[in-house]
Amino acid sequence: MKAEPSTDPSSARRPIDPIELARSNWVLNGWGSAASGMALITALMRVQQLYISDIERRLRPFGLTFARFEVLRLLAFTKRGELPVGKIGERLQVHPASVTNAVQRLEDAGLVRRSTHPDDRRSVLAHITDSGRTAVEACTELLNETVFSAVALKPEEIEQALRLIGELRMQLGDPGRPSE
Amino acid sequence: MKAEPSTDPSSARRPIDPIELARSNWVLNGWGSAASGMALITALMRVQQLYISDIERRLRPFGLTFARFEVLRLLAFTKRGELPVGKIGERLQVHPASVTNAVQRLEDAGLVRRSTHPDDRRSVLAHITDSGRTAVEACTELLNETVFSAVALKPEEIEQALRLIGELRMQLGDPGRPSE
DNA sequence: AAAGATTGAGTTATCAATCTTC
DNA sequence: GAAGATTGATAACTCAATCTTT
Repeated sequence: MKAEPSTDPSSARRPIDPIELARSNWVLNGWGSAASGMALITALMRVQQLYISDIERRLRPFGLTFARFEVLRLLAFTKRGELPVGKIGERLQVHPASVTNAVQRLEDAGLVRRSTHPDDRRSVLAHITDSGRTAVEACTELLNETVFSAVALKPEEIEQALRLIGELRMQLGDPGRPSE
Repeated sequence: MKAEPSTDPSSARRPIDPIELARSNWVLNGWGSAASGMALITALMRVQQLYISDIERRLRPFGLTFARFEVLRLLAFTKRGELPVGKIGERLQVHPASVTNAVQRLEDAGLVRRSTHPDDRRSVLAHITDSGRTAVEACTELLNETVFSAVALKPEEIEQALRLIGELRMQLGDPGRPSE
C-alpha cells in the first residue's frame, strides 16, 4: 500500500488534481471497482487534449493542423508520394468526409494535388507537391525536437506505456490492431 | 537493449498496426530518438478516440455527450448541487464558451437550471435538477459497468499507467497538476 | 447493385468581441 | 478597468444522402 492521495477538503492551498478528486468521489460513492478505470480514461482524455493543443500550437505558423500533418507525413513516406484518399482514411482511421476536407485544405495551400486514379476512375489520388515535402520535413523536424523526443519518460517506461495502451486498443477493437 | 519490434515489410498477411508502421518509418528515416515518443503520442490519440466513441455511443440514448455527462457528474458531487459555470470550466479544463454551450443544452433538456449568483451578479450558477440527478445516476451506473470497470488491465497495471500519464501531464504543465 | 468519393446538415470546440457587474 | 459570462464567426468532425464509375 502506498500513501493515499489526500482527500482532505481543507487543503485548499494547492489546487487538487481534478482526476484524483473525481476518483475520491467515486470511492466515496461506493463505486470503488470502477474508480481506477474512470481515472485512467479521464487521464487519457486529458493528456490527449494537452498534446493536441501543444502540437497544433506549434504547427499553426505552418498553417497545418495535426490531421493535415498526418496526411502529408503519410504521403511523404510512400514511394511515389501519392495514395488514394480512401487508403489515407484507412491508415489514419478517419472518416472519408474528414479526408476529403483535409485534402481539400492541403490542395488549397498547394501542398498536395488531386488526380483521378488511372486504373479506377472512381478513386482519387492525393499527390504531395515539392512545397508539401518541404513543409512536412520542417514540421517533422520541429515536432521531433520539441515534442516527440522530449517525452518525459525513460525509454523502458515509454515501451511499458505503449504496451498498456496496446492492450486497451485491442480490447476496444481497434481495426488497426486485430486480435487475430 | 531489448528486442526491437519487427520492421519486416514482408509480413503483409495481417494488417500491420499503423502506429508500429509509422514507428518503423521514423526509424528508417534516421529519427530513431523521436520514434518511440511519436508512437506513444499517436497511441494516446488513438485510444482516446476509441474511448470517446464508445462512451458517446452508450450515452446517446440518454441524449448526453461525454462533456455534458461530466458537467452533470460534477454538479451531482457538490453539496448543494450547484456550481458557478466558471468553476465548472476550471475543474473540467474547458473553455468558458464550451461550458456555456453545454449548460445551455442541459438546461434545454431540463437537467440543470441557471440562476445568478446571489453574492455576485456577474456569476451564473448551474443547479442540477431532480431529472438531472436521475439521468446522471443512470449514466454513471451504465458507464461504470460497461466501460470503467471493464478496463482490460490488472489493477497494478492501471496504477502504473496512471503514474506514467501523470508524468506526461506534469511535463505539459497541466494546470490541474501544478508541479509545486 | 456496390464501391469510392463528395456534399450538405447538424454538433462541438475555440477565439475574439461584447455586455454586464464588480 | 477587470472579472465573469455570452454571442457570433470559424473550423473540424460525423452522418446521411448523392453522384459517378465499376
